[in-house]
Amino acid sequence: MQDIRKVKTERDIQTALLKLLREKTFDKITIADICATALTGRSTFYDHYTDKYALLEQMVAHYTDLFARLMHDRLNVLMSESGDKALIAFYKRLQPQGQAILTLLDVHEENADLTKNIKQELKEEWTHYLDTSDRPSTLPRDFMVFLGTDVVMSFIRWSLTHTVDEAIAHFAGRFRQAMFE
Amino acid sequence: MQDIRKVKTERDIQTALLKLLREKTFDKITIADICATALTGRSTFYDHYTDKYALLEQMVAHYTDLFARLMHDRLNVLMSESGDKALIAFYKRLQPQGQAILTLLDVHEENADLTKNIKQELKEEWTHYLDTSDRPSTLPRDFMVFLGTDVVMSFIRWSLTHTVDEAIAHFAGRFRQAMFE
DNA sequence: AGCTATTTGTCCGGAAACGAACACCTTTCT
DNA sequence: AGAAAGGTGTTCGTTTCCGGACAAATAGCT
Repeated sequence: MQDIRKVKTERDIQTALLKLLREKTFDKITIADICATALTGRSTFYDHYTDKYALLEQMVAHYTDLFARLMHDRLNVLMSESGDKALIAFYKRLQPQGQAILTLLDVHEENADLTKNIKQELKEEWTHYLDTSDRPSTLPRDFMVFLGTDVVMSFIRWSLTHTVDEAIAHFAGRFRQAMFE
Repeated sequence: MQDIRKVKTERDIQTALLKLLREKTFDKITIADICATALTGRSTFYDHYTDKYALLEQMVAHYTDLFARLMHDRLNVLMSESGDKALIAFYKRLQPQGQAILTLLDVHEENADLTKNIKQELKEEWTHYLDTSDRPSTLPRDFMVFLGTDVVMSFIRWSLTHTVDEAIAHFAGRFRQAMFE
């Protein structure tokens, strides 16, 4: 059995960092800042993380993993012809973490770049999808991968700041189809 | 110097109770419930409060006191002829605590009844105001006290669930004037 | 460049929170 | 009514977190 305090302090520290990231940039944030808003002692921070970069890296890794798992779970459905509802379901799953993801998407550090990570996941997925698809396109494959990931990225950002309705989901489906015509 | 943990734990426990009060009634809430949502050990609860009633009583007492102080601070301005802006300022001060106050207004326990407490404060204030006012009314004083407190109570609830704009504040002023005609 | 203030990372003794176990009481089921 | 389940309140040994102090590194100032 594991002590709740560990869970709680890490949650508090992570929440604190996210809050601070909405106020200032990562490099302007000090450990003392984090601990003050997390209501934890500064020495406690070092009991859990080696430095603020390690903290950020762990968080970005966590959300990268979350996104990847969520995407792979539903991928077959998402890429199908009638994937409108699946797309909505996908965003529903992302929604609760939405605020955290959105703030982290704007942070770009050496080993902690959620945008970069998600794009990488999307790129691999598009590549694999195009390679196995039985619907060839006249456009260069690399171009379609490039465009596809950026468009999906755009959809994600929009969906998390606003909400996904039927119309948006339907348009996403239409767009995917349009890429093969 | 005092340990942050005390502050933090009590904050977490109180926030947890408020959250639970939005889901179920006070009597259905167990200590274990509170500790589970507060992420604290059950024994820790008893380090701070003798039982859940003591917790609620302390919280109600706190918000009663907050309201009373806020009211007395601005009373002279609030009761003046041009108190529209003062009224808005008053609600601005109440706003941050709004969610907590609103949930506690619906809880009615023996020694923990925020609605009752605030009404008492308002009653005393109206009584004192009417006794010292140089503008006599033909209506019975007790009736005016009764009506006045209920109307203010209504304004408070409405303002905290919605927002106070110029129109509402102005209407409140008009109403106060109407009571003397 | 030199001086000061701030931040970082580490250490430690003491305080607070922890889980687990306990007896006791109330509620629910049968 | 009697058994089972769940909530209360208390205790205690252990773990985690805390504040404070520290040297070293970094940033900001003049």
